[in-house]
Amino acid sequence: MRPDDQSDPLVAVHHEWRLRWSGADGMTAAMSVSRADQLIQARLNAALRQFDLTMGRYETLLLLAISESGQLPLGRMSEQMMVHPTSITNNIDRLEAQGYVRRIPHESDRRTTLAEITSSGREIVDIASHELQKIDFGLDALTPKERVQLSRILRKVRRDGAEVGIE
Amino acid sequence: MRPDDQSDPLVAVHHEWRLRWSGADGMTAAMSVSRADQLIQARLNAALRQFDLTMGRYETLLLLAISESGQLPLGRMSEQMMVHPTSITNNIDRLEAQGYVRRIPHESDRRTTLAEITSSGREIVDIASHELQKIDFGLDALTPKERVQLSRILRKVRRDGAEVGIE
DNA sequence: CGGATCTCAGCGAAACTGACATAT
DNA sequence: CATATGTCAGTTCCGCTGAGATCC
Repeated sequence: MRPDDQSDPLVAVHHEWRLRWSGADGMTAAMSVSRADQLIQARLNAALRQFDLTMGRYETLLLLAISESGQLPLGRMSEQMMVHPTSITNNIDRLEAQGYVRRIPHESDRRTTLAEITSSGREIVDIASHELQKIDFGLDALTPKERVQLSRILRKVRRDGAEVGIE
Repeated sequence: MRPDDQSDPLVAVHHEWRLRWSGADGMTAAMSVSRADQLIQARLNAALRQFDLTMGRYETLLLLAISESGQLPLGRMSEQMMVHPTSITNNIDRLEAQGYVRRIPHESDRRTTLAEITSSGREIVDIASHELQKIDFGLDALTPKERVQLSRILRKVRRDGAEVGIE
């Protein structure tokens, strides 16, 4: 037994699970993702708080900043971020109130609304991105190789979810 | 370029990020965890809905089920699950209303409350655990080896977070 | 007409804060 | 006294549902 098995509650749960049910590796993996996300999000949101941004709003802004024209239909943003359309509406509402984004009508399709990033939006994305990079995206515990491995594995989960739909 | 690079929005963001800032691997890893957690949680919660359980309440119940005596102080549960004390209070409230848990006073320390799992609580944990195992904990896209790798990597994040505090 | 696109109101879940009661 | 434990009220954020307006 590794020295820190007792001090890691999830490892303890893993052991007890194996005594009762099967699929312990899946259980531990799923709960590991949950715990890790919780920790990482807490750090990222703490770093973004100084800009009055949440991770969701930052991502929304980032997507616009790296798009070619600086503007995207809300529906496309919803798809790309894999979040519910109303979440985008809400994010854009807030970002618009902060002056980081403008809503503009689509030229040909009058159903769709475009979100366009403003110059102050671009500024804040740049500053916030450096800030997130400075705290290493909450992943300073991982080596460069581990970060790539992690992304590689989770990409399969992501792709699987995209195919099947979020269900 | 891999054939599905265009169809994976996060990979596209990764490329664009690298043109502007550094630390792209960290960014992608952090966002991968976020997306994966979202997908996995959606599946797990969908599987648990038939029992009127959420993943949080299931975990709370699981912790009691695998404990030696079937009872734990709420504070200890909060620590082990790395969640806020009020979340445990809330979880136990619901579980108590469902008849899966009882609150009982601590013998010596009259400040602390113990949560004790009931027999119907044990039943539901067993049924729900089989159900979660049946859907492979939302990780059917991963090989057995990848599940272990994933847990190994994320354990470092978890341990790092426990040492530093959630911040 | 059927479907797409967005908005709105409202709900449940989860995390947090601040305040409080109680006990050590 | 300071500290620990749990509860409560209220906030924010996120995700979703159901409804509706508008338009293709």
